[in-house]
Amino acid sequence: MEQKPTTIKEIAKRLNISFSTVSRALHNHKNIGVGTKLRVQQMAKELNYEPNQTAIFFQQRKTFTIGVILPELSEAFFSTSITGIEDTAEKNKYTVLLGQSHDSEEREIKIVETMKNHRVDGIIISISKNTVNYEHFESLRKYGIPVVFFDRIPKMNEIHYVACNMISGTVQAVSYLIKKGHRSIGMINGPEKLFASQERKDGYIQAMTKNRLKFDPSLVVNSDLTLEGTQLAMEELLKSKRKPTAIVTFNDYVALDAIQFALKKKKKVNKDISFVSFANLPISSYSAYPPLASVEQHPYIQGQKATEILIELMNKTKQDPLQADAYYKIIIESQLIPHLKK
Amino acid sequence: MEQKPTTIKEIAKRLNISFSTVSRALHNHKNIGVGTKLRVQQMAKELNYEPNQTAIFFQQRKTFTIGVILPELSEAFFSTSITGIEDTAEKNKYTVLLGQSHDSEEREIKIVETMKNHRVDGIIISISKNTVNYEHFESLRKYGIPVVFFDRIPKMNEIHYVACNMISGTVQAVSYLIKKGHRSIGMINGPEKLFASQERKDGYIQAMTKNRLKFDPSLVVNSDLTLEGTQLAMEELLKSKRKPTAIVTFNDYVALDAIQFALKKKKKVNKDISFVSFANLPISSYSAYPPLASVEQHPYIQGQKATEILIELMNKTKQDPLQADAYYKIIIESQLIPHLKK
DNA sequence: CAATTGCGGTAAAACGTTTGCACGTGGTAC
DNA sequence: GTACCACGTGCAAACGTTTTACCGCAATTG
Repeated sequence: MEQKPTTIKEIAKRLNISFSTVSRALHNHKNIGVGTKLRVQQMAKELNYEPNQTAIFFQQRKTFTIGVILPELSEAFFSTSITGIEDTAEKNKYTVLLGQSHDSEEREIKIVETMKNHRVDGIIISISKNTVNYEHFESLRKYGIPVVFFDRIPKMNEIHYVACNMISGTVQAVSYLIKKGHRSIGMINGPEKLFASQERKDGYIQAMTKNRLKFDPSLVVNSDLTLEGTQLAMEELLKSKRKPTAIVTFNDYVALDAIQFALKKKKKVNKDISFVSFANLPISSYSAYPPLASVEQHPYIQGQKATEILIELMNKTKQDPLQADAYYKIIIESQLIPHLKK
Repeated sequence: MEQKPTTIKEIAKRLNISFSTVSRALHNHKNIGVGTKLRVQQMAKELNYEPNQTAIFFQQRKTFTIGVILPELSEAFFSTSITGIEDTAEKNKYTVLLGQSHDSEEREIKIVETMKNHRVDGIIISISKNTVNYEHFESLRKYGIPVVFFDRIPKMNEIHYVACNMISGTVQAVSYLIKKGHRSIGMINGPEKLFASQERKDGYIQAMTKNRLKFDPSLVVNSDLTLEGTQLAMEELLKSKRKPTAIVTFNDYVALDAIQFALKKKKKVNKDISFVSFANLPISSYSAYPPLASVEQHPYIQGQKATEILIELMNKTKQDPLQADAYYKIIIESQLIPHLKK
């Protein structure tokens, strides 16, 4: 009973008109008489006509699909941002092809390859934390596939991106702690090569010097963001001469891991040692000892913006192929959100 | 400098052979001479040839894309299961098109429509909790697009699905509580029309009767799974004559909401009143007052299985269109995981 | 009245690939 | 010497759509 889908030709045959007329009628082309239009549309409905998108994609050299590559959907930040992407894409009749790199460069490369083959019209990426090589991104440029990076952006020059201004967020976070009386403030930062790590460090230094506190490099340690990495970082901080009374962590997951570690070491969390972190995930509100505050990074908005830019780029490449020397660099302000005491 | 991608014809022209020969050579067709093959492949590499997938999709009436529709990626259960789906899809050269229903029937219908238009080869769905109408699924059947449901499955007859056996999981959960000495055990169930709710209720009843306890219907209440719904449900349970000393909740999110509510009502959690729930999310381990135990529903495996079945179905439709009277109904056993005391 | 314009429509090319079929050339078997 | 086969290759159709070019006819314009 596998009925073949109706085609434009079938409609044409039944109505005894040429199939190009049918095509135009369905697109409300002005040169088609009202009567014909009506008859065509009527017949189309009757036969349950649905345009064959694969044929259209092929013909138009366009798939109305955007590829989204991100490290890990189970991180709330990314699952929220993909919702922003999806919503915006949908509004513009685009569809989302998904790929998770699981923070592996190798997988990231493979996914880029697949998406290129699938002829996505554009790509949005938040890069894996282990990506050191950028050739696969360069290759996209060569193929004229527009790319927008978000949140985790590579250190490349001529790219479009949207990200949060982590400097100001970090300044807020550190200042908040200073205002609470802390003088020795530690930081568990992310992998050094991440742009986001650099920003946090800059913000940290700014906040310290602004408040006339000396910047002690030994108080800023790096974690690879795994549980073990964070534990190592904590160990280092706790061993430090200038015992920190507060710690700024790279994100909420790191914060929670660090807090667990502190508890294990018999520290009184938010008394002996306080925490402030990034991401502002709902998870913290359920936690036993949540960080005092967290910097909101607006994942939904980042996703949304990135998609808007990408769509603009995809339209542009068609019209004016040159004049591609303007690069979007959207910075969204982050914001420290204090957590309510229960 | 927007260089057009190389086509098969271009290669043919340069080598002065017909493009069908090129096509065959690239596919290692046996009728092509070794020399030609080599020359073609050499030239292909040189010109950086990449087959135009859209053309192939069109020609083969196949897109190697599977649509995945689920309620909410920010729920850990789903973000884990999509990883299972993606991994399995990738292994089989398929790509994943994503859609979130956000638990809206309307959106679900729209997404199904979009995916149909995109000519996905098959669809995996976990239905929205508000979906009451199944017409959009029926329409997929009409178009011969295979569908596999997982976890949240509709009450339809001739469908393929994979789900967890929640009955046995619930029996384990309730028995666990009984063994701990509880006699008056409440349940906050999900929306009544969900299959998963029905199973939990069945399991609850089974466990009670097996242990020679009377089943009191007033101890089983429904929540729409929102914070408010859960609070209402809790209120009802706490007001009940037979004050429950333990509560089984629909999932970990409900548990956490219920626990917060209990705390607000000055109940001592896990003393006055204990909780056991479903999903076994990492979130619980960070929580102040986690449920005593949680039933693992194996989201990754469910995603994996669903994808495997779908792939099998997609291959089948091509070969033997009839004999479609066998329906996969895969049941994965769930498992109660006690949470460690810290 | 001749020239232009607008309308309603048709014909055909193009997009890149796969694939059934035919063709030619050797060689082998009878 | 004819018939047949295997091999290597080319031709052309097909997939469904959009779009360019064109055609005939009527109405409008100068």
